[in-house]
Amino acid sequence: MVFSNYPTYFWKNYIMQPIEYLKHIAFDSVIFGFSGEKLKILVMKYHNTGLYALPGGFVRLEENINDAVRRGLKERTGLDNIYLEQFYTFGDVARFKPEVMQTILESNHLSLEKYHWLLDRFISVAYYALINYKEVVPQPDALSDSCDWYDVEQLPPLIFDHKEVVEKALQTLRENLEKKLVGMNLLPNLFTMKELQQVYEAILGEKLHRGTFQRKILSLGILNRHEKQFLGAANKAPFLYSFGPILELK
Amino acid sequence: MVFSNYPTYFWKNYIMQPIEYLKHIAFDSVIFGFSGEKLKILVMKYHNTGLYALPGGFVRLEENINDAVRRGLKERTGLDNIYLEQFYTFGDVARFKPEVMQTILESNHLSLEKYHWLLDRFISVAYYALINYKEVVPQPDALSDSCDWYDVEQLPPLIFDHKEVVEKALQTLRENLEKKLVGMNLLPNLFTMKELQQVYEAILGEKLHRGTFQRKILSLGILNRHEKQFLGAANKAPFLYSFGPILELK
DNA sequence: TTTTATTGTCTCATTTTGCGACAATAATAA
DNA sequence: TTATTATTGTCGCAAAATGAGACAATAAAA
Repeated sequence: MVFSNYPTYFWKNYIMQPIEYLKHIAFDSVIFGFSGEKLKILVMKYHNTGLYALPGGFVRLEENINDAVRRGLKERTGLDNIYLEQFYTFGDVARFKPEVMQTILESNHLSLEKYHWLLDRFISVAYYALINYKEVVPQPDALSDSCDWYDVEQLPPLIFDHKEVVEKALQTLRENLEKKLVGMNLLPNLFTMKELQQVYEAILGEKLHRGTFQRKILSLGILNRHEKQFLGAANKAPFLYSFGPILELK
Repeated sequence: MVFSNYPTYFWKNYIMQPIEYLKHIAFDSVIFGFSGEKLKILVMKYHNTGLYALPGGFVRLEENINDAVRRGLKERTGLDNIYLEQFYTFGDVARFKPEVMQTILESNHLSLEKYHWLLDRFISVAYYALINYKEVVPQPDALSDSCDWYDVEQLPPLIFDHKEVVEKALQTLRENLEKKLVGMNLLPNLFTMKELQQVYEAILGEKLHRGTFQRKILSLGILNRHEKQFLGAANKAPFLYSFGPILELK
């Protein structure tokens, strides 16, 4: 979990605003992108600690949790209207390690007394998001050096139970892939059949037969076929597709 | 949401134990049973109010949420080792209606001041459970007149967003039915193929072809076939089955 | 003994899936 | 200009899965 940098006034005036967020409740988001045939997620690195964590935050007193997560995504990615799905709430006592949070606070020269509420137990409502890798320049928050893409197969060690959170996100994404046809949220507006197949292969972790994949996807009737473009490869040019009702691009 | 009747000392000594539960966090459980070819759930009715709600409760300060839910299930059903699955966390601000909670408190002659924390916003982590209808005598809690089975198609009006909670539980159960072969948790140890098919039909809300269903289920290789028993019907006696590795019953 | 309702299983037609083949084609090499 | 090469779109066929009816077996009731 990572602190929101939005209400900075709160960090300075805790005493004046003792209950700006709901206590004991956090959210974490597993933000998936796709690049170079690999599935990636955004991971933040805290100042001076070598600690890595999922992007996340807290819920304001009069804010829907879904809105809090969208607020966090906007801060990290700059995007609105992201495909987002809640997949699990992690509520074990043991998931929270106060000594880790203490390290983070101390590394940022924040008073343990003022921020004592952060050392209490938290439950975390976890979401995954699917975004177009190319549209995003990840933004770190006030406590972090970086917010960067990592291959899901090669993650750095993550704090708390965040490794488990990522695994459950991946598992849910796999289960929802066929059911909700969610793959196209990871691609630009226009994409080739091969790119779409690569997304599916990256998520499922297995190779798919080209002809069968194409037949299955096209039979769903949710892709619009556009004019071919010559993409500079030494072969027949593929069609480009877009997702959903016909979308005119000029 | 319904109060746990377990730590009654707390209700009497709130001032002494001001933070017995995590604030703002509740759980609700949709407890499914199967009887008379219908899918049913447990619903509680509050004293003197005509208000109906799902069984639920709060999480103790050092208690895993999953354990809190199991504690609640034990209180309502007397059963341990129940099949249980978390399916969503409801976190909208608007879901909580303080005036409803106030009505419930007043009807039980509980001080609004002492129990003011119950009038604050709550998020709810929701679970569904599958149990064998015949094994259970539902138990109301301290604030309720009854805890009874209701046909999912004919529920009384429920407080808060509990109607939506039930619908999402049903939707998740349907999605998990084929994936997790969960149907048999609703039946006794020994059951006939017809009973199992009726469970599937009740959950999916549609009729299934008898031969196809039987072939599919048997091909999974997870049922043990036992000796036929003469069940008193005017026809060929069906086999009895049990679920899982071979279980000897005498 | 006959009738009736339900069960277990089978067959057959239809649909879906897995997998290879082949012509089309865009850049590159000759 | 022409041949080569890699990839694409599509087709065909075999195998597997599915939907739906048919029929003998059988336990109780008529």
